[in-house]
Amino acid sequence: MGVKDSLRNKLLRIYNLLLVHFGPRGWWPGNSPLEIMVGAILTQNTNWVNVEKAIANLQSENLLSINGLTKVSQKKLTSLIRPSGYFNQKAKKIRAFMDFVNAEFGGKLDNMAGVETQSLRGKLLGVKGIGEETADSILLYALDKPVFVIDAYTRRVFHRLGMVNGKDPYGVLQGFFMDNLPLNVDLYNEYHALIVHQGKTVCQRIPLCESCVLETECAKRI
DNA sequence: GGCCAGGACACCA
DNA sequence: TGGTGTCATGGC
Repeated sequence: MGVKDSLRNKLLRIYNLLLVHFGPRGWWPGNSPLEIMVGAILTQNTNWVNVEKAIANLQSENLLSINGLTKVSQKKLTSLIRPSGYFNQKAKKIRAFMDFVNAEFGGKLDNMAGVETQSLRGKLLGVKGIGEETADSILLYALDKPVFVIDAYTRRVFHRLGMVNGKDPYGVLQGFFMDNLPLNVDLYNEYHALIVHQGKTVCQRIPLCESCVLETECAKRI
């Protein structure tokens, strides 16, 4: 068995450990592609509970649509998403994203879904306020594109496992997973969701080994 | 009352 | 390209 095969097997073993222990996470929590996209922006460096409040505010005003978010005033948008934090920044980001959807795809997400993945990724990264993680979350969770999402939990958990350097650039981390795992939307979806859940709930000490990836008796967070 | 949460970006050397 | 400051609410 080659090095690559063993790495692939190790990644799949960890995935199965997490999946069996926690069960499917049912990501992304959201009822429509647009809601997922907006949620991806609102959750930047923010607790998801706060994001849910902001989304509920938008829904209560019937504004969770391309048209609604395009026409709503900056002031009102800012006040509605206030619970998610960074509300001034995020209101601009949502506005910039709507401008992008309208200009590039005639305001229709269906047109967006038809674009080749890497080309679309490049376009998304050109929108102010959308970085690599947000772009990939949109691609994977809203548009069913096979891209592996890297976030702070992924860095920490796999650094503790001794499998990656947590300081490596985003693309290096993403390559580590995508070069060693089959290109599969459902796998990437569930794996990332499980990593986040693991990071939130499980022992955060170093080192973390495969056999204790599910331990809960440890309070120390690195 | 401090710390952290499913980041991104401007600015600096 | 790498480090640092900024943005900000809400739960614990």
